[in-house]
Amino acid sequence: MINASEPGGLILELQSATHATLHALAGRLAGLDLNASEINVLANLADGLSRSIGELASATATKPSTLTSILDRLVRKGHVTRELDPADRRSFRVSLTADGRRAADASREAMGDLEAAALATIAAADIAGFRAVASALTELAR
Amino acid sequence: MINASEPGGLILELQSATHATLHALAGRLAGLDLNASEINVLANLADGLSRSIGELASATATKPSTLTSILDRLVRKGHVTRELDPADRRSFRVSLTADGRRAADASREAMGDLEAAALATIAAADIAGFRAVASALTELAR
DNA sequence: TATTGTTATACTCTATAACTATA
DNA sequence: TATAGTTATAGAGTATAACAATA
Repeated sequence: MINASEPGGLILELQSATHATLHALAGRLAGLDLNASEINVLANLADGLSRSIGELASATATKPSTLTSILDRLVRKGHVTRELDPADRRSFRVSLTADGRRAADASREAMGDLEAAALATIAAADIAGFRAVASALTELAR
Repeated sequence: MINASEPGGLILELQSATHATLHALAGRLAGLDLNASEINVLANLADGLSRSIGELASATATKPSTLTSILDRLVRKGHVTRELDPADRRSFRVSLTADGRRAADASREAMGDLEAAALATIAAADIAGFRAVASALTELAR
């Protein structure tokens, strides 16, 4: 058991929580044939807006070179399209297909269910605190 | 930018924070020639107690088969020892060497510094809230 | 028979650098 | 010349199953 009060304990707890949620998510979405990276990309596209590779890379904290293969698979599975941006023909716009929209909605829903289950007994103020700390940690590496 | 209020947003924010802190940590510990997994194992051993492979696996949320190669490297680098447990000769006790103790302390210190920097402007109540939510998410997948 | 950990295999992520096409 | 993204390459994490040794 991690003692989060010790120096560094908060970060260890953060990593444990991420591992646990990724694992739980993969289980709940097993029927969709999606891995964690694919789920992450789809969830980021779930608002229906298109994104460039660079935008997706910073949203998912991956490199463009990593996204290449993830997007190749998502295109092959019919979940997203990758189309040349007419306004800047060096870059692409990545968008959900109708199928991808369903998978993205299912991903967000599974994440939402997981959150609801985990947060059932947690006070709203604590959730706000979680967001404040997670944001602060995220901003660090920018 | 992630909207953590939407369903699933909290989990996306959690993943971003983990990526960001791992990246920042790797940078601060670049001189130690340790990667994220190795740091995680050392930080878990930082209390000076020995652990079996199975205990380490659940503490770090990795599989024993993944730990094999991580521990091989840590042994080769002289940071840990892996000795047969006399009480149960199927299993090992993993312990820090003197060198490993220094690396583990440096890892926890770097994590502590990172936390201190990120949390400088965060209220204690918010930090408590973060811990409550992270614990709840971690417990989910157990 | 069940459990601990290693080994083998196949797939994926990660980082970096070289490269192409476009700006 | 600089930027967006792909390709190539090498090292590492992941899951699973088969395996040896021990319980």
